[in-house]
Amino acid sequence: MTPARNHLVDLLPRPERLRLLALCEPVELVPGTVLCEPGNPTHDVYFPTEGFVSLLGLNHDSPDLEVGIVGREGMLGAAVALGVATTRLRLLVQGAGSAWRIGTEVFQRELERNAPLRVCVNRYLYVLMAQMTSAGACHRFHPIGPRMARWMLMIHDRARCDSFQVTQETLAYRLGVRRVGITNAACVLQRSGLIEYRRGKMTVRDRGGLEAAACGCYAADRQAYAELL
Amino acid sequence: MTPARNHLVDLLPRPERLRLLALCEPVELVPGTVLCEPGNPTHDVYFPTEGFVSLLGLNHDSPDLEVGIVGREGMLGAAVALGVATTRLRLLVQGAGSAWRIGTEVFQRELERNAPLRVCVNRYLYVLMAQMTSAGACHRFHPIGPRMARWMLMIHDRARCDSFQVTQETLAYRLGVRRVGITNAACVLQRSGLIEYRRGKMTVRDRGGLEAAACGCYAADRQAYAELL
DNA sequence: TTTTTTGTGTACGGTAGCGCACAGTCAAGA
DNA sequence: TCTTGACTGTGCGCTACCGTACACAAAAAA
Repeated sequence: MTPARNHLVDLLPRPERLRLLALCEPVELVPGTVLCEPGNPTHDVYFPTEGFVSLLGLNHDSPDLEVGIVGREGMLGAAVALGVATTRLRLLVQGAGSAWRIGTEVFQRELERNAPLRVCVNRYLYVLMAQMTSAGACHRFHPIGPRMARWMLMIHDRARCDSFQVTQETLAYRLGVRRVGITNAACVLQRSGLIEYRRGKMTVRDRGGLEAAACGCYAADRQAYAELL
Repeated sequence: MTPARNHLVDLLPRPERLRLLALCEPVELVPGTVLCEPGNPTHDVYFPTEGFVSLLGLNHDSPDLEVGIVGREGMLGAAVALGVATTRLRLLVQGAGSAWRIGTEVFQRELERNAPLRVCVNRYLYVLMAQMTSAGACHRFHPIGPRMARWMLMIHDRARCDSFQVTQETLAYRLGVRRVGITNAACVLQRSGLIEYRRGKMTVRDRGGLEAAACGCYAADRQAYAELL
């Protein structure tokens, strides 16, 4: 297995990369851990190297909704680069893994000195914004099936194998639908041989088929990322 | 009538404000004009002083959806501050008015020298992100009535009087619903005495009542803005 | 004035997803 | 081994919204 790395960090030229990593410490990402609660100050910035974290938009008069997923292709706490040290999202570790952690103030100071890092973080912020807008329309208009396919693909990209732990219940929460809606969609996907699942473990069987089943938002997100990073 | 001004620009200290405005030229915002098409390079950045502009997220497999509204409280082309000179949104002038315009490259150079401007733009970017996430959940979960009330309030904030031109048809487009859905919601709001409308002209009659009828997203957006700017 | 265009009100069947309730099934721990 | 808890499948009535179609009224144009 190749060593765990973060794509954003890898984009930096070697000296800047080493400087940044010297300021970081490795941490474990344990599923179920909340890295940050909405309204609280952001203490740390994370560059995941493995596993993935859900960005949950909380709302008093509607169910919580997943507005983004971050894995080794991105970072947590990008808003710090905008000079805002609080967040409106709950950061919930969803898939086990590891990350580089760096304190907010240290990161901000480094950001001032490290121009390539600035470019990188800014572009990632832009990609994140693009993802959020497309997710908005996606949740509004697309049926559960394609949205579930999209979600599976996003996790598959970030996980390092074809299987991952997730129950229909939690998936329903993320997509803002009933568990029953997921059960139905999952049945269809399984019968078509695209996925397989069994008591909390889902496996991607036919990635190409899943891509065809997913709504266009998946491809759009990939493209936005590819164009900029 | 007080002279038309832009709130972001007003936040700058006097010398920086004057420096920025010296680089800008005043332009008219004519309803129906498209300031930018998705995918195209951003030629100019705008600071509206009057009127308002819709940010439309286009999507090949779903109707277009309004993901934000910008008036004199904000700016168009904030992504330029992230070093990205293209946009994924259509910018459509919706309410007549005026704006300060500045070329993208000039703006970028000024941004490097003008620290208060940088702070301002970054914070606005953050507010915009917060708005987009809340809009996502809003479109997904909230019924048409409260969403329409929210929309009316957002326009009311940005317009300088209680009336504005908008047909049920275009409003339906913005909210991503049928025109009939708007007709029904509008009937209810009118019967309750909150608004009045007649062939393309809508008037806010009871702002407090509208605020009560709107979903929580409106208050949340206001709060995010107030906290940061 | 008459005609045309534009905006609004109403009706009707169709459907995706909702809330709720309950049954079946696998897995882990006692 | 048996029990318990977690996970998945199914059924049923309900509601909000959809697509479509058409009638009517006000404003604008002829």
